[in-house]
Amino acid sequence: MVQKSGRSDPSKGLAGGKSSKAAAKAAESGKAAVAPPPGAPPRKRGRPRAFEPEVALKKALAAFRKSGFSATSLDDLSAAMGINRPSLYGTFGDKRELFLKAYQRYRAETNALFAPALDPKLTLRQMLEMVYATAINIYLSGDHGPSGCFTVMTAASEAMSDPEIRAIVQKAIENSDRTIAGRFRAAMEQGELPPKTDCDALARIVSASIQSIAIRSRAHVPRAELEAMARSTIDLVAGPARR
Amino acid sequence: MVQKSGRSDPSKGLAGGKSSKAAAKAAESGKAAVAPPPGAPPRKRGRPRAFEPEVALKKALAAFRKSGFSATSLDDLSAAMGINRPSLYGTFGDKRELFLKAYQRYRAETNALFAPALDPKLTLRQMLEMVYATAINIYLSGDHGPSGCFTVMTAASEAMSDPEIRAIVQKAIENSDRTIAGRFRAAMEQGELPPKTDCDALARIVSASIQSIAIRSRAHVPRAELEAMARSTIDLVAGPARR
DNA sequence: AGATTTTTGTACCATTTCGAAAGAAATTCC
DNA sequence: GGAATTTCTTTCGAAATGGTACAAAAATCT
Repeated sequence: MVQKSGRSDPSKGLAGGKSSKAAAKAAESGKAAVAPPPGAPPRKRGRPRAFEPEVALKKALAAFRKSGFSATSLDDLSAAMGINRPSLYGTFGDKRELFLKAYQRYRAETNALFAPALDPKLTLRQMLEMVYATAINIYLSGDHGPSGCFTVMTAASEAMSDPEIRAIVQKAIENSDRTIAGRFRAAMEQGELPPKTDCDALARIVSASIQSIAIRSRAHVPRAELEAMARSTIDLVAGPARR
Repeated sequence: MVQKSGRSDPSKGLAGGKSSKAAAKAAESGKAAVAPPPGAPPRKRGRPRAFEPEVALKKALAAFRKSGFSATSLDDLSAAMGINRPSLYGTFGDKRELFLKAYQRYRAETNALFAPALDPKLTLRQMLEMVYATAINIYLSGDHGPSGCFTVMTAASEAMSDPEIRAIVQKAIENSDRTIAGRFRAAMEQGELPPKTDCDALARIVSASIQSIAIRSRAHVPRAELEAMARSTIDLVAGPARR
């Protein structure tokens, strides 16, 4: 007999009252709640959104990452994102669409985080060290324990039944392999590696070890062990450390 | 207005009639439906089971493997196992217990499949070849597409929220690392590897590549690529093939 | 100010899901 | 053959789930 009306959360009332005030203040005090882009405030016609889609999507991503697609209910999502179901549906579509959008956001976000490590001016070893450090930071992040890699853990689970998700997972894995292999080839051409090195094979090893780190992080393997694994893999594929 | 009574499946009637006949026949014709163990038929007192718990558990394992814990409903399980919910509940407990039992069965089953590869009489290279071949066969098996590794894909997803499952996943990963490392050390002591090889590091690489193969199999990476990945990893950790 | 448009908040619906109760069926023990 | 026991089948029910309808609210345009 637990009625839905039994919510004792006062935030809705506050939010309703605050949103109008916040928007009004935004125009004068400059502290916008919706963060209008620096130069272009062509506001739309109707009632303004009470949330920023970007941060809501970020919350959704965290929720999906925590429990996976099926175990994350729309109630969970709506609570985590701080918006109610109709708004969610209106902005992001149904649950699956939201999942896809969250996944795309994850890919863009992580690609951006890995970008500095792929600077061609770095040595192979420096690049690998940065890649592993970035990966470990991503996989160990999360307010509710290490959340692993979305591609490897969350999306790959759905890849079985959803061809579209599967295609994205394929692309993500392939992209990882290809990017790292390219970096290995560059290193080989610059004499950092012996001339006939099998760069594709080494790249797959690096990819695999990163995936394994994602899995292990989810099993709560301590950070030090993950870092040790990264170091030993680097030594194996890039030659032992010079001293 | 779809009533539950609308099942047009006649199997229940047949099953009911058949089970009595089958059991009766079993006693005389020797073709038992319940497969009494070779030497010990101390049948229990009440109505006999109409299913073999072992094969039902196998079906449950396949169902969980296909869709994961949350996305597999008790209806799915009951349909896949061929037994109805109350029997399922009475035999295996609730959904989570069934999941744990299925996972334990998976571990036992795969351990048995890997056992021949770990024969100490094999060379390191032979052992690795057998291990990868076994893994690929396991991960690509499944009536509904490649199902990957239960530990890596299915259980690791639940590991986030369920400490007991997490502990099993930890143990599974650690066991894999340790077993392979032991085999590497033996090879090193017998001169198959240079004296100061970092066996733990190599073992983790092998573990990681196997996990990556599981992930890739689920993304429908073709078998040939998985095998190529196995070969190149073997060459890397056990030295290139002798000819 | 009033019309228009977009979003929000509440309530609701149909279905699914997990779990359990109750009686029928099948077997062994006496 | 009858009592006891175990399992099977049917059915139910409470809660959760994904999704939606509808009116109030908050903004812009005229």
